[in-house]
Amino acid sequence: MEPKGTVLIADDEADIVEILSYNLQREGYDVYTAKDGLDALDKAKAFKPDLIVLDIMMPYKTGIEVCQTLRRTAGFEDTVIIMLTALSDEGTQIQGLDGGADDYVTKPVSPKVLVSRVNAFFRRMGKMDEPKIIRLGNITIDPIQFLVTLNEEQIMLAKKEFELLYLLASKPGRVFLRNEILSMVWGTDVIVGDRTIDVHIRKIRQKLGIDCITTVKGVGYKFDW
Amino acid sequence: MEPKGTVLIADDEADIVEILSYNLQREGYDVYTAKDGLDALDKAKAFKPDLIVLDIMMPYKTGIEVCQTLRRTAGFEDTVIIMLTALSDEGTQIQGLDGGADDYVTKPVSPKVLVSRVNAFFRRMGKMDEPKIIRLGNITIDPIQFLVTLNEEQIMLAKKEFELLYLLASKPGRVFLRNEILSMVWGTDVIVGDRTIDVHIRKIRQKLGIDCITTVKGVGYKFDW
DNA sequence: CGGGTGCCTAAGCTGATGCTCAGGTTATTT
DNA sequence: AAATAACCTGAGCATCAGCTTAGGCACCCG
Repeated sequence: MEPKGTVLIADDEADIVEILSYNLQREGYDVYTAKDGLDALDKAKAFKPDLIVLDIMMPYKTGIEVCQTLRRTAGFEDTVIIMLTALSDEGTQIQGLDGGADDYVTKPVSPKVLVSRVNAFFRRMGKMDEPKIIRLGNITIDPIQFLVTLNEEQIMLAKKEFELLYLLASKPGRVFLRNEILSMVWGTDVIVGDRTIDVHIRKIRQKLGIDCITTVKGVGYKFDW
Repeated sequence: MEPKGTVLIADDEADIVEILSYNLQREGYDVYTAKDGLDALDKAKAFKPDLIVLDIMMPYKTGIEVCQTLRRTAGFEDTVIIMLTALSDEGTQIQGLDGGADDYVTKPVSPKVLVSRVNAFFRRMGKMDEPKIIRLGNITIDPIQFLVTLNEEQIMLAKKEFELLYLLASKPGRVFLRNEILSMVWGTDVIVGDRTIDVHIRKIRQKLGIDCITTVKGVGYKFDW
């Protein structure tokens, strides 16, 4: 199944994270987890999730603080944020929504409820992320015409190269793990070595002539602008 | 249900886009959305919709500007444009119609009204849509006379060749996948090999004498100008 | 009945493409 | 600074996708 979207779960209670993570993964989402407020911020910036589940009570930074910080960060204007509140405390809920959260769920959390809320948001976002022309600075990536344009000049990319570039550029700044890249570009069934990715990255780099793909050693690659 | 046509909705208010999009999709239209003026231009060029719903007040470019730009763009002479005006401001309406809009609807928009207007235009276009003369540079493709003209010179194409060329030229620049071509030219029931497409492409190329069809390896073909 | 035309397939050819490997380079760790 | 891990590079090679040619079948028309 194609991944439906990327979700980040941030909570300091490991068993809650685990159970939610498990259920969301079963629904077909790409799930990342964070165990405190600072971790959540890091992971959010690294993976650019479409949706974030934030517990309010977390070490170092509360969910509300994380939420407010993110809303002031470029690239997170459209990220959906769902708050988890330990008590059905009205005041806290309001505070959460004021801070820019899109929804809140009270603990104890039923996995079913959380999953259905998440599904609802993705449904609402709908087909928004279908074949979309990506425009970043002087680069244009057009999956309909299968064309990459750099400074008005057309650049021919091979199929795999194009798919790889499109994936990275679809979430600029987000780090894609090597096995994420493998499963999204090559599919889960095909088995190719890790070096294969390097080689394709290199071809893209030399064809584009500019260095817009950054290597994150030990992790993966990201499109940087 | 066969898609009745392609519609693009451009408005910066997400909930309006959503509600209109939902209603039009239920009617059987292929719906794409854009969230500002520039986005609308991109999407219009990418998807070549039959009809565009344009809000006037949008970031970057107003609906009126988008409309005027499109009217000056090759391939959008016949695209129906419906304007959304926030106020029933007479002046704005006139300005919109002068800019080349075909109709206007005042906000707040009733989905029912909008849908019926859209339906009306598609009904009016009716069969207009199919036999339409395509003119691209010095090539003319006339599905009524079944005739291709290149630099005033008539070129005889066989039936399949003509249909194939007509399909590609109907959305110049867009890549058609091999199975798209198969299903649209040959139909879903007939099973013919992949090589058949190559051979027909080749005949078209040599009959036309110019290279207007580009091969996208591993993907398909596109008409390029 | 032949000859012409359109459509499809088979099969060899070719260049592009995708993959792997081995050695070199860079970054990180200790 | 040495050791280690991770990545880059260049070369080589097998495969693939598309191009091309040739030929067969079906249909139409004289």
